[in-house]
Amino acid sequence: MASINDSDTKTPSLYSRKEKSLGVLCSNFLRLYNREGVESIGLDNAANQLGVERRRIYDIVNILESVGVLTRRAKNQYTWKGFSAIPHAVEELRKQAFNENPKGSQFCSFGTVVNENDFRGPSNSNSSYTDKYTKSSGSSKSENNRKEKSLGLLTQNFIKLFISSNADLISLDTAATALLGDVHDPTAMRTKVRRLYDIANVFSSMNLLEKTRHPESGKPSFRWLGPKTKSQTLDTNSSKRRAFGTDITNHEYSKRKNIDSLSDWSSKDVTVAMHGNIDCLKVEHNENNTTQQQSSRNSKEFVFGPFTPAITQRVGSSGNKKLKQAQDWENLADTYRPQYCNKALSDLFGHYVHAWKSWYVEADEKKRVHLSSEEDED
DNA sequence: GCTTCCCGCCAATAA
DNA sequence: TTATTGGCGGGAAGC
Repeated sequence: MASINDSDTKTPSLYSRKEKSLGVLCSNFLRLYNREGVESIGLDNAANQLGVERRRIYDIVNILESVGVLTRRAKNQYTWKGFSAIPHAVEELRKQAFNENPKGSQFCSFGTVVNENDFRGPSNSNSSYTDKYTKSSGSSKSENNRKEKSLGLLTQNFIKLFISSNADLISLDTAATALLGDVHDPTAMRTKVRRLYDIANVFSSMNLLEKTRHPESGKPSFRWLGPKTKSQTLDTNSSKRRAFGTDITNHEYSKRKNIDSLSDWSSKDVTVAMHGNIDCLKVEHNENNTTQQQSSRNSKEFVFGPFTPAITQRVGSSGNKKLKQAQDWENLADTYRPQYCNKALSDLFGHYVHAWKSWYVEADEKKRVHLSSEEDED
């Protein structure tokens, strides 16, 4: 805490807890790695690029690893799998949850039912998180104990609570109680809730969880937005989905999170998502920002919003170059995006990044329409 | 006053 | 032995 105090002494007004949250860090982490061409992730590199201590990176990667987004390859090295791995990981968790609790009661105490020996990760035995939580031969008691309490395992058990119970909303207290099982220690309870907050923040930034209030008790609770069953996908087509610029139930919470989170799935996963079963918030975002442009979208003359991108002024042979250049600028902006201390500035910047991406996609579409019409004329 | 959760200590584990 | 990993809880920001 010395660093905080030091910085507080120097610039007391600049420190903002919100800007350092795990959720924001996760968003930045995903922005950094959730893109075309990324296969390997170095923890040192991640920490340096994101300007945080390694310890925080461990939190992020452990949670992401537990849902298959990445896997540990070696010391300091992780392999990026992407969001397309989430449905499979969740399906495996659902199977495990079913095996452990076939009756599907309200809450199964996964924390106690599932220990290091009976927990089985996704059937893909190559996955490191499977190994991580199943290798027990030669393990000491303390090692087992440590694994049982790992953030990754806790994350998986937390997910199981959502996908195996009938409850739509679960408070962290309820989850902690369920995961602790027979343990009724207030200290353990507080620690468990702290960790669940960590997980919930990361998942919220990934739009896998939504924070809201229980309609009856008014207690802060969480709703699972990710895939629940085999046939279900990352459900952002439902009414629960979040749209850029729209209010949501937990608006206070969302104001500080999800500003930029998954809404810039501008990577290979978006490509997968567009044709596969993972939602593409980019598409959703476009829908919301271009409703008023729909009528002109189908015509030859495309009408843009108040900030027409320069690249759309001429579309043709030189257009390709400019589009590519614009894309490079976008990548640069992503990589070297300024970290505003001022929340309003940060939000505003996030807004323009979204707007820019939206218009870029539309420009690309216009180009394609234009080219196809030219081909038709030929 | 309560909720939320950042931060870094330090023990366990891996190399 | 050294480096990496990550559980843990104090305590402060935020509400």
